[in-house]
Amino acid sequence: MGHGARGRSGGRPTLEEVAARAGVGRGTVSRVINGSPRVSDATRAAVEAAVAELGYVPNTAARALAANRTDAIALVVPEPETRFFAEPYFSDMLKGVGAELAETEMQLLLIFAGSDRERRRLAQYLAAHRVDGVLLVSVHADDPLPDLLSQLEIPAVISGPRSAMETLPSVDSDNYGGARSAVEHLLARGCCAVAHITGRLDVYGAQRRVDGYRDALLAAGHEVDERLIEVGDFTEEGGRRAMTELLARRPDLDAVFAGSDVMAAGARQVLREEGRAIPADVALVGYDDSAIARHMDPPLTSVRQPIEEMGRRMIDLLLTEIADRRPAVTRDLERRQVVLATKLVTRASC
Amino acid sequence: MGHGARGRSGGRPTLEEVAARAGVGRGTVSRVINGSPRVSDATRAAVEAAVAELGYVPNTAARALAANRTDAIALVVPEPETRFFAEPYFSDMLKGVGAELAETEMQLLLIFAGSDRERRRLAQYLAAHRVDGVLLVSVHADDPLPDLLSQLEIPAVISGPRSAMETLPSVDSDNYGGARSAVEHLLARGCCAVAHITGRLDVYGAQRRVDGYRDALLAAGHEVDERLIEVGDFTEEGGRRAMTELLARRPDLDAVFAGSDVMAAGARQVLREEGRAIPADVALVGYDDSAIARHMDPPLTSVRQPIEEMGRRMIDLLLTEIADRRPAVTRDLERRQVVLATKLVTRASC
DNA sequence: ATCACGAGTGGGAGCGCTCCCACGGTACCT
DNA sequence: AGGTACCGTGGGAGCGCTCCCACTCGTGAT
Repeated sequence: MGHGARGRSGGRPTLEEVAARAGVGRGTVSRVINGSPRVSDATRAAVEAAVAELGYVPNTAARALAANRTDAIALVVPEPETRFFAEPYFSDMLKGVGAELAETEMQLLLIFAGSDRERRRLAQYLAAHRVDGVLLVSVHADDPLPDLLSQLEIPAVISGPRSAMETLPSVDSDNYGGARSAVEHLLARGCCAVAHITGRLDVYGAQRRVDGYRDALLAAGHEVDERLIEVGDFTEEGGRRAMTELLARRPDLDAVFAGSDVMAAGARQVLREEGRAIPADVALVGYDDSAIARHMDPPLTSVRQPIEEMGRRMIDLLLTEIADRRPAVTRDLERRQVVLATKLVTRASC
Repeated sequence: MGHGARGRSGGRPTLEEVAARAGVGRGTVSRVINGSPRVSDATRAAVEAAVAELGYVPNTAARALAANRTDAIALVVPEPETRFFAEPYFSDMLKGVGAELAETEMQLLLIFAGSDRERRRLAQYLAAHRVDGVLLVSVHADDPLPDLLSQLEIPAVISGPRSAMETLPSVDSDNYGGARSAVEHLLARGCCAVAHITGRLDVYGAQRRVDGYRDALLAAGHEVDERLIEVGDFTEEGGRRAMTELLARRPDLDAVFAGSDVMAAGARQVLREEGRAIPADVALVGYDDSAIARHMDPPLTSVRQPIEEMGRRMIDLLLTEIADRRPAVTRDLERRQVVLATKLVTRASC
């Protein structure tokens, strides 16, 4: 509209009107609305009364324009929507994020960037600075998104660092420790030939799980037999393939630590076909503690990540990041990398 | 910021800068950006070049403020997030909505309003007119949301009308026809005592399914035995309870039409416990054609709704609604109720 | 030649807010 | 008494855009 057009008086009340009603200036009302401490109690009460009477609700667009912020953050999922809904990982994450955000005035946007088209749209979106910050989940090592973000100077937090020298603030679960505890558990139960099916090694977390596997063996005085390690790709089919391979190389293995529950499911199929009983002949441990683990036959021991908590911590980090950015503070480049503990959930599979 | 603060020149280019660069006025650039036809080809080309060179991206907040619109619409889900993820209904709907919206500049917001707290937040959100329109899914008959929406004069479309005289524009699948085709199919296969487990009867669609059930029987020359109808509540437990009840009343029944796949699953359990073979002794048909139907043993014949298409049509209606609202047209109160055909997917259960 | 008209254009005003400067007042020093 | 230090407050300026009015040209009818 612009221009005094829009049927005057029919519209929503403005700051100015509230100010007039409360008998104060615009600035004062603004201060009350934004919770500034520099307002006397009496004035604050008067303004609050006027706000209530008029049913005043701030105009977000005007605020965004004047203050140069949007009060919105985006959760960017570089996957097709299908995967998003299929994996409980995302819904748990979303729950944590939502819970933490409920405390604030911030609005959460869910953005899928699975297809090229969606990615172009996202780039446009970010270029328009339509969000104050971005949460990045499940990003591959070679994804250009993080760079785009820092180029545009948009605060971002990543879940699962891309490497040991991740430049973005990040939240991760302790992949190393989780893997290590899984293997230690197997060793404690008397297994002595523990195999490992890894995840895709271009995923940093999968590498760390391999490290944990190795160190657990070494710490227990075993040596690491490379024939007991087979690279998988996080899929069921990959789990089957790896398991077949491992059995061929070391038929005497008595335990398998799979880098994900899905791969464990694949491994289980092969073991069953080969007539190996679980856990009697071969003990099995997975990773993620997903629904699959609970419903497998036998129920699968698995490493649980505190995903909801991860979501919460990501928001914490991001809000700090956004707040700090305002008065151009030189950011301390140190520890904005959060690592949360995992927990081994033991079930019948070992 | 306000005030010339923000380190000049570091910022993003504005309309004014594009205008200067192209050697035209602000108004002209605005016209080009918004695709107005009242611009000469030469001028348009010049402006587009300037936009490209400067990497100009419109400032959404400024536009929203001046034009009094947000270019965003909300998909409101009055359910806890958990249900949202659990049911493929929502993800299919989202897919359709997203696809249709990809054609436009509109932004989609996903808003959950399961808890009271979330609902209050939503009310606030709507009062602030932060969206141009709202998509309402799975709304109960007594939900105050639709009224709030029309009171605030926010365009809205509802999926699944609340009653036969729904006032909001709506998109629905043909519950009556779907139910009727299911029952007709059973009758055609020779069943003669077809029972029906209904959904919650405060859901209009569930009522329509009962109507379809009745009419199919009548049309085929059967009479309707009320003992063959038992009210369920869309849950598995409800399906079990209803099935038990039905078997007690009419042990001779030879077919069951369940108002949802989940209830069919419950019914199947009871039938199995009672030693009735499916489909030999009792034929079973569900509704929704969800994943459950495909994975049931035996696979369940079910009525499929074109959910993705429904999502698309909802967006169509909503966009029309929003566009029409601008020049205060007196809306024709007639047919803005879309009903889409269902399809019976036959499997081994009958 | 004169007038009327529409197509194309420039730019003022205004959307509702935040930020900041300036101001009067009170309290506390010297 | 004068100075200094705040505190609480009012209001100007400006954020980047859209809308509309006014203006300049052609062009065709008179």
